[in-house]
Amino acid sequence: MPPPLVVRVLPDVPAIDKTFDYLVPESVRDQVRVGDMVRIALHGRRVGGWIVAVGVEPPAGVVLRQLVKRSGLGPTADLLELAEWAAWRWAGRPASFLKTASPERMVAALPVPTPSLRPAPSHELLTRAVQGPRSVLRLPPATNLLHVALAAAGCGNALVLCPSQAAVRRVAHGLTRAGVAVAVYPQDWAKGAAGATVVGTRGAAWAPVGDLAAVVVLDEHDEGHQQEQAPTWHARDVAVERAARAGVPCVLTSACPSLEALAWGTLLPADRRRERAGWPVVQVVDRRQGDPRSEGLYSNALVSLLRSDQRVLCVLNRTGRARLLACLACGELARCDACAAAVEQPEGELCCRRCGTTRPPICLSCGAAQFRNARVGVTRVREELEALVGEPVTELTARSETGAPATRVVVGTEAVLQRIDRADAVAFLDLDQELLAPRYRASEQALALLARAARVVAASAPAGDRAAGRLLLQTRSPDHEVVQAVLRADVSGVSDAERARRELLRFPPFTALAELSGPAAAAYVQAIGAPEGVQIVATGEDRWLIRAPNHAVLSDALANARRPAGRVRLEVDPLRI
DNA sequence: CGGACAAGCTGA
DNA sequence: CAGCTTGTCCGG
Repeated sequence: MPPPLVVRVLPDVPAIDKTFDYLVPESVRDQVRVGDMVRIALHGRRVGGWIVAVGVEPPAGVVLRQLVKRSGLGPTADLLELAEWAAWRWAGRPASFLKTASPERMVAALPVPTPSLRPAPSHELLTRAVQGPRSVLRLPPATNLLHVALAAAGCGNALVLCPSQAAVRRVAHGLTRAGVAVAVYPQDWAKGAAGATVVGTRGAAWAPVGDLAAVVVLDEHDEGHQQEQAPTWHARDVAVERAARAGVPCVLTSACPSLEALAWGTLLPADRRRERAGWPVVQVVDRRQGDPRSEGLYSNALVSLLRSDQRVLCVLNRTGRARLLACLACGELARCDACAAAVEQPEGELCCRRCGTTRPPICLSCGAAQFRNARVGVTRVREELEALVGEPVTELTARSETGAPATRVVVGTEAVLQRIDRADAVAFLDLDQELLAPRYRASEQALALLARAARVVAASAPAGDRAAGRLLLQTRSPDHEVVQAVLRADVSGVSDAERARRELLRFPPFTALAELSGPAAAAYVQAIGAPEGVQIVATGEDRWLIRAPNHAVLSDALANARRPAGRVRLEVDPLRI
């Protein structure tokens, strides 16, 4: 009789970051593999888990229990190792990544792989890109990214990461039509694991792919690739690491590559003519000019655009009616009497967004009861636009319910650009708010927003006729490098200026950052101490910024500190600093 | 996470 | 000192 087989299991319980050993029942002795999903009895309850090692020597003195059962297939061994790495890199738990790498419903066995065509790259630039090993394809917004996915599928089974579900559908559909065997993640987990080109949003970075041949990240700069909740992992960084470990080429595409991408790979720009043609016509309205109409939100240029028959999206990144009120009599800004923050006026009462206190609309300094809108939000703008164009205007923000708006003119926060995928023109009512936002990535984020708008207007333009769509930018900074970049259809100036700034101010990619917040953050800061090269600065109440020369130093510092009891939010690579 | 168990508080 | 809450530890 053979000696009993022992497996090491990582439980699928978020708070348990520890493995446990179990005896394998004789009936499944020949079936257990690393990565398999199992059920275990742990401390009086039954939980799921992943086999992380088979045939281990259990520590002396512990009485082993048997596995309750082998549930099905799970992540492959290489993904287990990748999860280990990601847990270090973003200070998370391997289990959270393994969950993303696991099927939604149990898979007993892999299907037979579907035969797939291998399309030839449609363009010489794409041929070079997929030869890799590390390519950053700079393609203007109007580019159909399906061609990149097709070129990757030409290498064999590819992994294609998209920034949105809409892009996943488009790419999967296009690949299927070209005869490529496609698995959409996570629904087609088993098909991809057996061998197919896998397409999905960021979670697909964790998809098992049989015979992986290439990795592609579309719109690498898009913030949709980063997980919002901790661990705040980035699909681009996971994809890059995965491709390197697998020894396959990795291609990142973007109309406005991030400095992270440029620091990682070889830039392959589209040729000048294509780049020029792939950005729309841009009209810059200088709001510093003498014309009083230019000083407000509604310049003459905007009004004539709105009064044309074109479908226009107006973007203003401020929700609500009035975000800043000033007393009509004395000019004093309306503040909260409890916490002194600026108050808003959603309906009648003045309301503080910070502490929630409400009070009647009376000026605290002179007692007058009338206020002027010093900074209007989209709700108010919608009313004003309706008056201006004499027809209904829809307001669209991240909070509004879905459904295509029926009106020709739509106003909203940047959510309009996510929700509506085509328009004749996009007008940025106050671009300065994006350009000058107090965040270290403001320039890149503003450029990304303009690139998204450019794609929206390109979608409605007939092929090759970019003059059909346009962007209107109202700004007091017409010489800003971001404005100049879209005007000239050349974003390299933004990268250069931004690289110099970031290096000077010690921001990523020249350093690595993490933000620590929450009641127990101070205790965590204590635990981290002061490792070589690591600098910790308080940035607010229970808020700290950790800066290290690189990610290795940062992640080691976080890994070596014992996590205190209590609530801590740890955001590695924060975007909104 | 959630059960076990120990230490601390309350009231007769 | 029973009966309860609160905290800390640990799971194979």
